[in-house]
Amino acid sequence: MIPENETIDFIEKGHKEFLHHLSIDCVLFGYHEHQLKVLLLKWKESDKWSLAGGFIKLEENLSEAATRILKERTGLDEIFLQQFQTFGEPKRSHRSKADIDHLETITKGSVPADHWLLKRTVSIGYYAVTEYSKVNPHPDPLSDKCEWWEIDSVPKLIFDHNFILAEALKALRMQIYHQPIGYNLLPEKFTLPEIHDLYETILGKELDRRNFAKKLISLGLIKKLNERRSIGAHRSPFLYKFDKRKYDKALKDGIILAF
Amino acid sequence: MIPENETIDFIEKGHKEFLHHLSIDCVLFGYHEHQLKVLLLKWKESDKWSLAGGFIKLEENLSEAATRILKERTGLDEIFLQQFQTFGEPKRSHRSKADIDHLETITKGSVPADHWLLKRTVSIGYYAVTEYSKVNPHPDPLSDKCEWWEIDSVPKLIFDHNFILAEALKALRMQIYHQPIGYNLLPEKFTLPEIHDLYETILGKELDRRNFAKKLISLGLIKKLNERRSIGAHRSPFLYKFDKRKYDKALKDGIILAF
DNA sequence: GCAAAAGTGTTTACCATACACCCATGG
DNA sequence: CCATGGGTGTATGGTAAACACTTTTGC
Repeated sequence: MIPENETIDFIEKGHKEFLHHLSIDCVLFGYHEHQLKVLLLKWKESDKWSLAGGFIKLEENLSEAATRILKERTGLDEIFLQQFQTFGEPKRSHRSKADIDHLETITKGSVPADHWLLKRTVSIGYYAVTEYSKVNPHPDPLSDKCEWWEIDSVPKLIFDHNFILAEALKALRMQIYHQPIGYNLLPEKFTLPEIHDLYETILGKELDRRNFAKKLISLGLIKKLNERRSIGAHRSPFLYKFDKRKYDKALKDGIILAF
Repeated sequence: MIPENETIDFIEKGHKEFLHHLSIDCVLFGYHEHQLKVLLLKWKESDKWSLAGGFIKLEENLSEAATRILKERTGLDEIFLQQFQTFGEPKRSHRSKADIDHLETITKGSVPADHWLLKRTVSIGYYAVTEYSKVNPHPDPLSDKCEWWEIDSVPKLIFDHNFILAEALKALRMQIYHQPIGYNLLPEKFTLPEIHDLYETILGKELDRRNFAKKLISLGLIKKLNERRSIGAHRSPFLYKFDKRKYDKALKDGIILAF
């Protein structure tokens, strides 16, 4: 829980610390057991949910800002963030009377119409994917909950955040066709069923096990080890690991993965 | 030529009309006779060149702003603009002493350090492609020239504009693999050699004529007409036109064009 | 021995690629 | 008739896609 005075400080003094008119929204996807989730925050004393967002410090890089925002929410700082689109409809961040009342309740004071949090805001969208059990969600100063939601049952979000989420998912799925994914998302040694499940979950569709494995192996992205994982009452699958060299090259140069 | 007082108005009063800290840079590619060009502006009383840029009005959409900026430079308003990346290094728009002197020369007055044009600026990048003979280049208030440059001989540009240009070209070439291009770039009826040349020029490489035509036809993107164009001393090529239905569907859903 | 999951190989069909010769036109 | 550019078809190879049976493991 964030201390009350930190919240008030943020509302009252943030205008000196952050760039006006600009924000960053991070769509953090969490992968876990064949489910794709997204990290959402609930506003204090309101039942509105939002993406993990924040502002850019006066002398801060965009990607640094996005990294900092996600770190504040999750504790993680080794996340592969991807800028995907900037959202700037003049009305996108329009605040209702209820939102202003809400801020006034928190600060126990009056909030002027030209308050920095009420200005038109252009938001730069970033997305990232993480193994969600690694994350320790922390609310931000304006929120009292920070939780994972299943991608298919996300509620109505504030502003245009449902749209931003949809665009992020589109961008992520598009990216998967040109760059590998999985490093930092899977354990160092993983099984074919594990990486197969990861791809199926992100793409939201079934992929033929045999063809899938054949492709990753023939591209040289993963290498079979001489070890197996014991998974209880079933045949023990072999372990694989990424060929970091080829993986990084594929990240940089792009590949064609026609799943 | 822009009247002198318009320039001074822009410098002195722009802060009331535009969002601070934000700008738009447009990379306008011009296609003409197997050459790819880009529209650049030269700053007044300086030999620095830049991309076509501008600011966002207080109540204006991002894409409207980009369209307006390009229209001001080119007279065109039916351009297919594509947002591709947002650039926000804190130092990217750093102004040198010479730049400040330059503004002071134009306004014939002193420019305070916190002047709106000197603030840190995050720039939203858009690119577009046009047939360059349709364009009537007009300088902006800070520039005295607006000209096409060949993509391979672009000079050193201000700020990070060379980088923005390189990223725009990468994004354009990537997009060509997923979306068709040519509508509004070619005449309504065009020949196979014409569209073939367009693709070769944009991609910067040779494409087999026969395979190229086969692909566009088999995807149904273009349809052969029962007319030919007379091109002088050679065999008259057939005319084709886009199947707008399929073209738009391909724009929307994406296709795979592995050239 | 049975249920559940993992491992593996072959065939097919399509498509990308490479490649060369003939035709039309105006001068 | 010649120079220039346009039009067209085929053969090949690679690979994505479809598909099913066997093996392992713990209970």
